[in-house]
Amino acid sequence: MSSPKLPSPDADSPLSRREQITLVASRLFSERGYHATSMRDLAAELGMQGGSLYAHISGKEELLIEIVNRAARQFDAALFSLKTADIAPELKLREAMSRHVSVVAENMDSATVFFHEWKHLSAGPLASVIAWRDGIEHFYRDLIAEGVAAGVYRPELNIKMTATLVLSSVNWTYTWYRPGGTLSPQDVATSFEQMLVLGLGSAAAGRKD
Amino acid sequence: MSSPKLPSPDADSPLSRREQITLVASRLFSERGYHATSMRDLAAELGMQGGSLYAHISGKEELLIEIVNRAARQFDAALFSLKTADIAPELKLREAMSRHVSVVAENMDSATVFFHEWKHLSAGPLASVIAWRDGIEHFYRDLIAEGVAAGVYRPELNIKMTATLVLSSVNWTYTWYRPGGTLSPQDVATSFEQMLVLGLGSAAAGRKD
DNA sequence: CCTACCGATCGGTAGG
DNA sequence: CCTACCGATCGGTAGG
Repeated sequence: MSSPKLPSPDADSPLSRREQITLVASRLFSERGYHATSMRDLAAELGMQGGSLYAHISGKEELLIEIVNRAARQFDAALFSLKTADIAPELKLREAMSRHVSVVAENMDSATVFFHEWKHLSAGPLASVIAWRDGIEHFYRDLIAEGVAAGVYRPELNIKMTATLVLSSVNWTYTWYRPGGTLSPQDVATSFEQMLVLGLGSAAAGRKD
Repeated sequence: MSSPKLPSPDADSPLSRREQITLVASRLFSERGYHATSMRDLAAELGMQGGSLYAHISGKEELLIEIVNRAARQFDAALFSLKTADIAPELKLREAMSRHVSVVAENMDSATVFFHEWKHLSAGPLASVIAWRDGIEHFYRDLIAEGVAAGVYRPELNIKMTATLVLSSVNWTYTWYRPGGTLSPQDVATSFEQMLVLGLGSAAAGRKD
C-alpha cells in the first residue's frame, strides 16, 4: 500500500505512475519548453527526487518521444478512418477538421509539445514525425481532390495550397484555443469550414456564377 | 583598424559585430531553440570565445528580446500604414496578407524565433509581445469589418473568427515556406486570399446566390 | 577579444 | 523511491 505524495486528479482515475509522469511532463514541456524543463522540476511536481524518475523512465528524451508519438497516434486514430468512410465528399472535410481540432483542443499540452518540440528529437524519432507530417498532408490533399472530383469544390483549386490552407487553420488552433471557453472544437471547425467553403466574399461583390 | 576573424557574408555589407551576433543568434535559436543554444555555441559560430560575447551584449535574453522586438517592428512597419491607406477594401486584405507573408518569408529565422520562443521572455518583454499580438489581431478584425461594411464580405461573418482564420493562414507559413522555392510570398498570399474570398466550393454545389 | 575562472545546475548513475 | 554523487556544461565575470 503506497502513499502517493501527489493525489491523482480524481479518486477514481488510477493513473499509473508512468502515466502521471508523462502527463506532468506534457504540461511542463508545453509551458516552459523541453530544454527549459529540468528533470528536477518534473520530479518536484510529482513529489519525488530527481534521480527517482529513472526508476520509471530511461531518460528525458523518452518522455518527449512518448508525448509526440501519442499525439501523432491520436491524430491518426481520429482521421484515418475517414479515408475509406462512406460519407458524402462535402461532409468529409468538415468532419476531418472537426476531429482534427478536437484532438488539439482535448490535448492542448501534448499538441503544443507536438508542434513545438519535435525538432529536438534525435534522428530516428525525428524521421518518423516528418513522415507523419507528410502523411497528414496527403490525407487532406486526397480529401480535397475527392471533393473536386465530385464537383463540390472548384476545379481550378491548387490541391497542395488548399490542403496547406486547411491545415493552417486547424493546426494553428493550438496557439489560441482555450478549452474552458464558449467555443467547442466543433464550433471552431464548423466556422472555419463554412468560411473556407462558402468564402468570405459576398455574392454582390462580383462573384462569377 | 580591426581584423575580423569571420568575414562578413558579402564584402560590401559591413555588418557591425553586434548585428552579426544577432543574426547568427536568430539562426541558432530558430534551429535549436533558445534554451538549447549555448552562448559558447553562438560564440564558436562567430569565431570567438564564449566570454567575449559579453563585450557586445549584456546577456543571453537581450538577444532574444532584440530578435523578437525586431520581428514585431517589421510586422508593424509593413502593416500599420495600411490602416489609413486609401485602398479599396477588397484589395486591402490581399495587400496585408501579402506583406505579412513577406515579412515571414524574408525573415524565416527571426519569424520562427518570434513564434516559438516568445514564451521564454521575462515579464516585461513578454507583456509587450502579448500586447503586440492583440494589436495585430485587431488590425485584421478592422480590415475585415471594413470589408463587410463596404459590402465586399458577407455580413454574416463572425469578425473574430474570420480574423483568426486569416492569421492562421499567414502565420503558419513559418512552418512550411521555403524561401528558395518556386513560390514567392506574393504567390502564397494571393493564393490564400483568393481561396478565402472566393471559397473552395463550386457554384454548382448549391451555393445560395 | 582572450584566459581563467565562478557558482549553479544539468541529465544521469550507484547502491541501497 | 532516497541519498549522495558523477562529469559536463551552463550563463556570466574579472582582469587583462
